[in-house]
Amino acid sequence: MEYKDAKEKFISTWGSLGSLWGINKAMAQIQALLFISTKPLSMEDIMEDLKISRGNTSMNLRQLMDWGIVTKELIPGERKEYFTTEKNVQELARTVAKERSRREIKPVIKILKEVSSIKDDNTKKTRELIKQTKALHDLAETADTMMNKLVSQEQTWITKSILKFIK
Amino acid sequence: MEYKDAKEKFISTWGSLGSLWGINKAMAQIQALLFISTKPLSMEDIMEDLKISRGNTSMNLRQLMDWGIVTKELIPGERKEYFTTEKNVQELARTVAKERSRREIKPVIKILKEVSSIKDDNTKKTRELIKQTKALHDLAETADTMMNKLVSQEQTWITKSILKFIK
DNA sequence: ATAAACTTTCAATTATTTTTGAAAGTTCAA
DNA sequence: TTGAACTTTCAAAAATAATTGAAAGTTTAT
Repeated sequence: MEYKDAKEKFISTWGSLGSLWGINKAMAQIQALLFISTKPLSMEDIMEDLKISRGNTSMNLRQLMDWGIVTKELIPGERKEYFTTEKNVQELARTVAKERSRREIKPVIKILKEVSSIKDDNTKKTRELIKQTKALHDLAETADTMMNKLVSQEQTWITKSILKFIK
Repeated sequence: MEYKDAKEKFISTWGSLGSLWGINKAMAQIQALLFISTKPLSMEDIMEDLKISRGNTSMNLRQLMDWGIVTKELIPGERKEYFTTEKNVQELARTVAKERSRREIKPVIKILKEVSSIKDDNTKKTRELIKQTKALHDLAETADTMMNKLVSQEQTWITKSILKFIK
């Protein structure tokens, strides 16, 4: 496999993976492209490489910046804006995990809390609803806490050694 | 909040969450409905409760069975088929984690492996592609292994105590 | 073998999401 | 200021995904 094929394969795989965890194809592809680029890219560069429109590029770049995984790079003397993504995978994982937690997991936990806190009227179905949503709530909370601890920078020696051990 | 509202809130939240992690709304809602039901439900029951068509119900039930989180329950003397979902959240999490690993994560890991294994022609861009996809590969593998270990039934005393400690 | 009871399939429709492209907006050098 | 260089916005179009419903398929009791 040559560079060009490998690059295309990586970008398209990353793209379809993206749609699977909540961001759209173009957004994931832009990130992928930046991730393997040796230098910052302009909107023009990105549009051309991925063959997507200017509007699409602009909107998705903004979203990537909202996620905090792409930043503007101002090149002295250049009018155009250039973009780069976080190159360190650990840091990338950290950011993505935090954002997903904030955007998706935490709100769900909140709703599970609400639902599982309704007044128990002692009917069988209310009991079941409370019991099951409470169980989901606890699971979601544990998973969320764990993910954040494992990925966070302020790891204690304990989580660090766990990480080493477990893999 | 009364039972009816709580139930609706739970089902619709679970539904929209579903589309976010790769299964469609109806599928997630059916699972949610079964999850809080006190007894097995027939296709008729589900269609009526969620106001979805027979075809839709049938197809999504089959998918849930493919995932291994819903099973047919044959009630003696009854012609109709009845359905239940796994009620234990731990077991549910285990199944979902295994399926996601198999369907999504493993294939991506394989492609990352391929891409990161292209011949190094000593150009800067090939070097970067290899370096970055290799880093992603390692991260994905660690995450996959870890998830499966944490969730698996055959936990060693180590992962068990880690779990206790970390939450 | 038949027919009632039930489930599955799938082409067509409907709903949702993504993408485009051109107009409007911004910034900056002269 | 003006206008060239660039970015953003957003209504419309295109692409994709989900849903319907009725016909075809299956199972079972008689």
